[in-house]
This record gives sequence, structure tokens and C-alpha cells, in this order.
Amino acid sequence: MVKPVHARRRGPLSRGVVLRAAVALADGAGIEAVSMRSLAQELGVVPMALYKHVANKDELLDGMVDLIVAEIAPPTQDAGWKGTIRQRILSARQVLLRHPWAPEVIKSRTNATAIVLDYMNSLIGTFRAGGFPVDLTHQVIHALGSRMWGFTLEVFPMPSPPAGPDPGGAMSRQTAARYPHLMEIATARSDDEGGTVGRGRDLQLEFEFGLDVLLDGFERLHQQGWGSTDARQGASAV
Amino acid sequence: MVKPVHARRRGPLSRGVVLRAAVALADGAGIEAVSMRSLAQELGVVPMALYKHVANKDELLDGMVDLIVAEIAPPTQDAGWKGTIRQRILSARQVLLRHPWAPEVIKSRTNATAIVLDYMNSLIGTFRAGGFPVDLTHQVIHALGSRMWGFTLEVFPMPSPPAGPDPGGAMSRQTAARYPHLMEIATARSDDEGGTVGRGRDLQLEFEFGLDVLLDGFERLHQQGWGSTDARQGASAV
DNA sequence: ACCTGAACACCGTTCAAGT
DNA sequence: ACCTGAACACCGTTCAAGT
Repeated sequence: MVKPVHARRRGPLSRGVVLRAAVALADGAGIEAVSMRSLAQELGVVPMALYKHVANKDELLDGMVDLIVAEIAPPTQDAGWKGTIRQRILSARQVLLRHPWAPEVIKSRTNATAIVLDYMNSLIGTFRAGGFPVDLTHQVIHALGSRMWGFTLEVFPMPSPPAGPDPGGAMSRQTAARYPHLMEIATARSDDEGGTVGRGRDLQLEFEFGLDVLLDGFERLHQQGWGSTDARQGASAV
Repeated sequence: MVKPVHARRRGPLSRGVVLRAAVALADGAGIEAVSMRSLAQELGVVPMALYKHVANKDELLDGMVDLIVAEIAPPTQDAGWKGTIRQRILSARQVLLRHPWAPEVIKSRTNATAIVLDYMNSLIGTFRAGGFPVDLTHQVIHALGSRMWGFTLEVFPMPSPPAGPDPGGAMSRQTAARYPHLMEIATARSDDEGGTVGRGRDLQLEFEFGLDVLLDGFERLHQQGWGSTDARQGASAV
């Protein structure tokens, strides 16, 4: 099914060669094409040869994530906590656009590697340097969730509205009638852009909207002194 | 590997019986135990018998999600948009606590079923009834992301700090030294609670913190008239 | 000592044979 | 016409045989 474009490699196998080949294979053919067997074939070796460089498939995926996370831009200097966090997270998002399979793999990982811990530690450090108390920083990191990695979990794709006489619209006329609010939302953004062209920009704006709601909320709670007293507090404004 | 607790059933197979058995199997033995083969064995039938009631495994998982979503409490009356949204999402979260496998399955679904669309449509309707313009509602729904389903994507579990003489702490002493900010955060919450006992409550508070930052942000933008003019706006306060 | 092919224990699903 | 067992085309990984 997967064409072995480079059935032969030059030079000896190494962990780096294996991981880079895995990322290239995922970039080109999707993550479902990355099996130990097909990756070995891509490298022109027998499947078991890979086990000399990665303990098992989990470790292969961990290594792929490490390569991705290493692409995220380092913290900016002198942008303030908000600007620094914002730039890094948007940089993470740019990385993911180059590796569309990465969110799925990232969310499947169960143990953080050293490189992943470095990134998290660095993000936390930015909040702390910005004057955030430990308690608030703790909440804030969890509130970011997967946004920390440049993506959000949009579970179900918003159905597209029935486009005039076009019969291929994902939302049929009767579906639209049954879910009027959904149809309204699905229509809201696509009217001023040329179909699929503008969708990438919409996704970017949606991501930044959610990110900024959170960052602004964090800023407000910080300014109000959240966590600087003993009492446990919720996030709601008083 | 999986013990067929009820290797025999009474009465004929039906779609409902199959789906409920799948949910019960996932509840009891985890989602990885739900294969077409093991589910069939659990029901005392041959694997192919299931294909009379679900087209394939994807449809089985869709049906399982439908059963879960149907457990979410209906909208409250007269709680205002904020209270209504908050109660439903926290209800969704209660449902997930009874079915810990559900988030993983929900996030793997690619097409929304009618029941899922009903839930989304209803949530959107609550914002609209609360006076939210279409544009803002659109952004707000995306900003909620998976929180809409009662969970967030905590990708990597926060490492636990080295607990005194306890050698089993996930974060070793040298790891703690390398990631000082992470250690500080990991320590922040666990000091006032008795180890694993209080962790469930912490998770609940973390979820509500993030949810409330978003809901408060939505409220503020709505009050400021976001989306009621022609101009496209970001989420940042002016 | 190293490499590797066959084999194991699983999948979801197809398909044809048996009733 | 219906049910079902064997088979197909995959997995990740073990293990022993061959060099």
C-alpha cells in the first residue's frame, strides 16, 4: 500500500536516522502509514533491525514527538510573560501545521520525555518570572491544556451548510432544519471567504480567540491577587 | 485474557443489547478490551453476528458515545446562559467519571451522530438565547473545544514530586533539580490533601477553573458588544 | 556475537461453504 | 435465506535458528 520511495538508504542506521525517517514518513503518508514494518521497509531493513535503536513502538513515537517539540521557538526576551507565552504557543502551532499528524501522536503519549519536560518547565518559568504565584501558575498550566502544544481538541468538525444548489454540502437541507443553531454557526464564517481557501485563516483566528480569552483571564486574576492569600479561590470574578 | 463474565445472554441480540454490552465491557475492563472478537465472546456469539447490528467497529464506537451523551442532563430552566452552560458541562463531566474510557473514544470520533449534533445544537441555542450574536457564539463554541464534553486534554500527567523518603515518587531528586518550576507546581497542590485521595477533587477544581476563565471571558466580551458590529475582532480586551 | 526469518498472538473484516 | 467458520491482510513483538 505504501510505496517505498527510498527503499535504500546510505550509511548505517542510527536512532536519529530512524526517527527522522519516521517523521518524514508521517509527513508524507500520514501517521497510519507509520508501522514498524512499513518504516523498516522504507529504510530497506528488516523490521527487527529497528528494535536495535528504539525499544518498541511507543519509544519510536516518543522520539518523533521530541523532534517536533525541538522545533518550537525558544522563549523571546523582554516580551513580558503574556507576549512570551503567546509567541511560543503560536510557534508550536506553526510547527504542527508542518506536521499535521503530530496532535494525534502527542495526545496519545502517556509519559513525558526530557525534551517535553523542558518545554513545560520553561513555560511555567515564564509565568513565575511574570510574578504569578505558584497556585495560580498551577491552575493556569492545567487550564491551557492541549493549547500549550498549539492545538485544541475540536472533537467533531462543524458541519458545512448546504451551499445553494450544491448537493455535496455536508449538511443537507433537512439536517439544517433539524439543527437550526448549528446551521447558523456553520454559515457565520464561510460567507466572506472563498470556501476552503479561507478556512485555514479561520482556524488560526479561532485558536487565537480561545488562547487570548484564557491569557486575558489569567492576567485579570493575577492582577486581582489570586492565590496570594491563603484562601482557595475559584476563577470567577468577584 | 478477558474473562467472559456473562458468556451467555438471554433473549435475542439487538443493536441496543450490543451497545450496552460494549459500554459495560469498557466500564469493567477498559476500552482496549472492547474488540469485535471479545465483545462477541462476552455475548456468547460468533464475531460476525455483531455485524448484523453494527456496520463495523466505527459504528459500534459511535453508538457507545451516543449512550454516553444521552446521559448528560438536559438544559436547566431559568439559570441564565452562563448557569445553564456550566451545569450541563459539569453534568457531562459527571457522566465521564462513570465511564473513564469515554474521552478517549469521543476524541477518536470523526463524524458526529444525530445525538451528538443535538447536544451541540442545544448548547449553541443556549448562547443565542442569552443574547450572544452569531459570530461570538461561533468563536465561543470553538474556544470550549473538548471542555464541551466535560474533559480537557491533559496531555502529559504532571510528575509527582519526590515525597520525602519515599523512593516511588515519579519525579526523582535529580529530575526535580533539572525541572525546578515543574517540581514547584507538582508540589503546590498535594501538600494539603492526603495523597491520592484528594486528587479527584483537585482535578475537579482544575476543570472548573479553566471552564470559569472561559465563561467569564465570554461574558465580558459579550457585554462589551463583541461581534455586534461589522468589524472582525480578536478576543483581547481593548 | 550478531542478524534475521519464521512464528506467535492478536486485530477488523471478507467470503464462501454449510445448514 | 440465514448463519458461521475459515481465511485474508494486516499489526507489534518474541524467539530460536543460522551465520
